[in-house]
Amino acid sequence: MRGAPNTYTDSMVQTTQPEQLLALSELLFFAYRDFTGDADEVLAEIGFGRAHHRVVHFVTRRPGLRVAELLDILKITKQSLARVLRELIDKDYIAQKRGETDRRERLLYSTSAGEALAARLALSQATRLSQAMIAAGPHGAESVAHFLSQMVSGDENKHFSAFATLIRSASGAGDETHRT
Amino acid sequence: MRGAPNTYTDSMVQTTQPEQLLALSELLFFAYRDFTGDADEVLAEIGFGRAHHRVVHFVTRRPGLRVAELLDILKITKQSLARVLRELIDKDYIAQKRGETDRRERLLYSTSAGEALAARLALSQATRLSQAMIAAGPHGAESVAHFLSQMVSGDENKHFSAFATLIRSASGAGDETHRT
DNA sequence: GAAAATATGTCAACATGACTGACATAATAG
DNA sequence: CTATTATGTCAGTCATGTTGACATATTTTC
Repeated sequence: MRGAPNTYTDSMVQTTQPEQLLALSELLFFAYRDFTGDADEVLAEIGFGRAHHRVVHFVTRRPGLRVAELLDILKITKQSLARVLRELIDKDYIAQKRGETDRRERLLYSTSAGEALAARLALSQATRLSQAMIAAGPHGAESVAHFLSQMVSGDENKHFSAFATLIRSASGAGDETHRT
Repeated sequence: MRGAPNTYTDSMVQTTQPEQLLALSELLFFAYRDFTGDADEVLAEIGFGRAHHRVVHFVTRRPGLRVAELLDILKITKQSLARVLRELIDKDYIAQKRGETDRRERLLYSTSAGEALAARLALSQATRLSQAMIAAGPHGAESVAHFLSQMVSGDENKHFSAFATLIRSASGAGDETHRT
């Protein structure tokens, strides 16, 4: 990696200097702290926590999600999820439907209340996020997407390689709004 | 903002589309989940938690930190910090010195064990972080730093405007390694 | 068709890291 | 001298994570 040929490697090695990595670690901590803080304010009003947010978010975004898949996304145990999921079902934010092909599965769907909550939580974070993307600069959106994708372990980031391209097509050249 | 002049605004507005913001939120979640996961493995070996990591990190990075400042960085309460800090002091990872001008203050310093632990934890995350910065591309490092800085609330991000410039000078043009 | 594997749910017990509110001590500031 | 500040500590609580065991329904496999 040190004696690599004359690509753009030279300049990049310097971004990995210890001092800069430490500063980046802190930035990531602060960014995440404040990002989640936006939603925490809303959650506090209705007596929910971050765990509820995550579940409502992912179920709303992936209707019909299986419990096992949700566990894998959140990387928590069944029991941890159970309490939160039960509460969300009891309070009618999330509904379960038996799988049609495999009736053991309980597919998860957001109710309209769940969707409304997810939207409200997303909105609380939208300003910060979109303003930060603007600050990243014109090509920055793509870089940020790539950076974050690469921070994700293993195969999961494959879900996002497409996304980075999406960001590129949207922010890349001018005006083609209809590319989603 | 919509009718803004012919700067780079047009392309950027599109990066703030709802679908993309939601995808970015998820990326941030996954990225942070896996980033902290690297350190969690090390912490588990020695029976510490994330709270210990944060304290050791910030004290090592800011020697002589006051307790009040640490509380403000972590955005937790005195009592939450107390347990973790006490354990770190008892186990000799962190030492306290009375302030010289104001003897009420207990300034925090890492011992050599604390510095070693901080370094080991940082190392566990370094590969992921530096590899992701490389993936961000040559100009990407700067964009990522700007993005993260802007994600931070209020005045705290001012500490990092200088950092973004640092990143730029390191990754910007070619070979000047000695710029730290 | 019986047995094994799978998807889910649930119980008990526990750890970590956050919270509030109250109070104590020492030192500085007015 | 009094008020304020910086810190520490006590008691109690809550949210969210853990492990391990076990139950139920269903699908898959032999």
